[in-house]
Amino acid sequence: MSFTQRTIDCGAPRLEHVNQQITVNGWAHKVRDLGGVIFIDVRDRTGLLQVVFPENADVEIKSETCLSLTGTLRARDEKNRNPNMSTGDVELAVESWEILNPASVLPFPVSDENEMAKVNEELRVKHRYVDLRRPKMYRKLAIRAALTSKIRAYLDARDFLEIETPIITRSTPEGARDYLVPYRLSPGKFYALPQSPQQYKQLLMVAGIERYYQIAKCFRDEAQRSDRQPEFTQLDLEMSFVTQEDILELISGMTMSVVNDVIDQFSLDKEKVTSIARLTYDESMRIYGSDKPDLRFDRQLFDAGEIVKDSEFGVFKNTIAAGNFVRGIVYPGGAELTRKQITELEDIAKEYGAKGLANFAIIDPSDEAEGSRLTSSGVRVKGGIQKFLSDEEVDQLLALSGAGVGDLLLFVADTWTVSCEALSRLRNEIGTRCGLRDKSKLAFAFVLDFPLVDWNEEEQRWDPTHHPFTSPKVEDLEFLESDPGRVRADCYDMVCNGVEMASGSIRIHQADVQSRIFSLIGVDEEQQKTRFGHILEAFSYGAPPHGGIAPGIDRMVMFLTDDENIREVIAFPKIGNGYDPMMDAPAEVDEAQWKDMGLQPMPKQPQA
RNA sequence: GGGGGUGUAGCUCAGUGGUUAGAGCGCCGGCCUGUCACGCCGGAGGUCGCGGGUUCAAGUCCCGUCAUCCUCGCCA
Repeated sequence: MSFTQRTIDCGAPRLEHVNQQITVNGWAHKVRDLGGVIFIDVRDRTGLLQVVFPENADVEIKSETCLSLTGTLRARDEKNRNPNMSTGDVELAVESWEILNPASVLPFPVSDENEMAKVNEELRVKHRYVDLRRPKMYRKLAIRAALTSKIRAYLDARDFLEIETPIITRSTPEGARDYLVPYRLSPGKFYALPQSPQQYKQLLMVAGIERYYQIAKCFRDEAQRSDRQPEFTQLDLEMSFVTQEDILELISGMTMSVVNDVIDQFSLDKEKVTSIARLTYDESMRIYGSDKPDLRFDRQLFDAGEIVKDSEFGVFKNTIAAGNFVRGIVYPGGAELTRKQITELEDIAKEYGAKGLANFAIIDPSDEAEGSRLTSSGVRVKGGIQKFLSDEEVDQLLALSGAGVGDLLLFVADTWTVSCEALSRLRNEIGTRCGLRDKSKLAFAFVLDFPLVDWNEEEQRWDPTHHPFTSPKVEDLEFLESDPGRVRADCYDMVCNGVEMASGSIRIHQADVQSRIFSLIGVDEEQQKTRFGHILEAFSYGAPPHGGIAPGIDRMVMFLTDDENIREVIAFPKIGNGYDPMMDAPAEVDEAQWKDMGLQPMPKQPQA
């Protein structure tokens, strides 16, 4: 079947096209039938155009019907122009039309953005092909496509090779649970889908590629979150003969270039990124309590240990005596908070392991409120723990924290880790409640010098912070056996607005260092051979020094589209526990198929 | 695996244990020649997620279960 093809896009016609004979193809966005005259807003991916049918025309067109319309473009009368449409000065006087395919009644109101914002997400994903017709969704996909296109152009111009690596490969001992693919020819054997192309990219460096990248799908069978999908996309990148500095400079230049280009191209309401801050892991934990601080606002933590180590307040004194920490943060304007609101903050702190949330407020000296007192230096403190603090302690805490009249000081007395986690969450909460985040800002930062290993309390062993091939800092190598927790790695994250965007490291290329790391993390020689034999052998044939990084593409798009849900920037996402309601996947397969694979589905065992 | 929210018409949502479960939008029918959230009149449409229970009576209360969203754990 042939049809009349478009001569112009729906979004294009202007007054200058008036009197031209044109044909548009698209969908009936809105139908307005006034009886004698029928208007339809016809939509294609470029925009909307109002078309008018001839008087008393016999038309039966429902929303989202696919159409081809031919006629003469004419100017609208002055009073009939629609300033809200880019094509609002003109309209198409239809002379002939074809219904290319009528649409059934729709599962949700596609043409009404206000309603669509509330529609159940499962339904949208189930009928994604309709959901994606919305201009808003098209724009997200376009922003994503522009981003990856610009990334490719940037890297291609710098002599990188884009190389594909296998999707069915072998299970390697990495962090997350693998998706497995049964191997038909040898029952009991499985391929695994890659959690990332980590080993392949290092092997490409051994192969002398020197500069590799790939916009790569990664697969991890782990619990879902609003910013995680079972399959997601990374810009995977690796370089040889480089230092950490080379990689940071490349990725910094690339990020600013491509992000700023996209901001321009789509006229996004975002400030250009002109620099990427750098701070060490230790600094980040000290100042913000997090390795992914939201630098859109500057509120910092303070360490009150020195001031309160001999305090009358037993909790503080005992915490310091036990070698732990008393740290805090100022809630600007928090003196006004009700008891209930403070309890909410305390609940957040408790959720992250704090035993409580000590606090006191600073109010106007002349306000003789109940539960307040005036210190000798003329500061009026109120509520919480004020009665346990000496005048001198109050003065010092104010000087240290920078708190003033109207503010609330919050303290967590606990281990370093708990104080970091609780206070960084409170910092984010303060940012939200006080409206401290500037929506137009993209606050990128590199966090450097991560520790090489973490102590795993549960398993009673050292685990790699990044992965087992991450290079320790040369100057810390001497502590590898004596004080592993002190060893820093050539390992770096890029964060943006409080979210981890990319993670990378310089890799180990010397066999002796690699073997010391394996000993440290409890991988014996037998395991080295069976689990890492292929890559260790590869490294024995003259592996170059190399390193890389892997920014998350989905998350980068989320920042540009202002989405908080990763599904919004993926054409066909999964919901729930990895379910795809559109394809109804995963699904059962024929008995013949699993028998062919040498598999036998087992009934779900009741949990003991 | 844990915690919290949600589940009622195609969609978004109301709905004191008590008559025949409602509204807006959408849909169907009629009217309508300048609309652009078109308007007016009429109509159809319900496994109140599912399964038990309490009660004279359950959308409403209780127990269980499923789905989904958020979240903690998890995600080197």
